[in-house]
Amino acid sequence: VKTPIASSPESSPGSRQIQLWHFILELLQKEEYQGVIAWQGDYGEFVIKDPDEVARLWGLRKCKPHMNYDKLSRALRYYYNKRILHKTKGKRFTYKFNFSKVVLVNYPLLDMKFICEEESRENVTDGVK
DNA sequence: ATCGGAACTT
DNA sequence: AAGTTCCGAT
Repeated sequence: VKTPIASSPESSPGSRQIQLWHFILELLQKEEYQGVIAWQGDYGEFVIKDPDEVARLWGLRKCKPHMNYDKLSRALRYYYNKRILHKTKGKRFTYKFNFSKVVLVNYPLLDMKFICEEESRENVTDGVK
């Protein structure tokens, strides 16, 4: 029996493309970026101190050289309905993670990693099986 | 600055 | 599905 462990880089369900909120948490986790983005205020709340730089770094990661905060923030806004993030109104460049919807798990690469709870709105017709 | 529709990409 | 690009409205 063949064990399909070997090659599963970007296409397999387990290891897909980097999500923006993963990337945000990645920066948040590193102290060297505290001048750029950092936790601030309530639990799960963070402020983007240098929007242009965060956008530049995100663009680097996704190979999107024309990335800017206008576009990045649009992506963040899509998280509102997904209940991953929401805006802290009144506070400039400040957002807050919805940890009610975001589950904490251990992860080998990071101290902590957050995975999104499966929405499971998917119709499991299972044409494959 | 922030929001969200719309068309488009992967 | 998860953004990216563009943009008019607030």
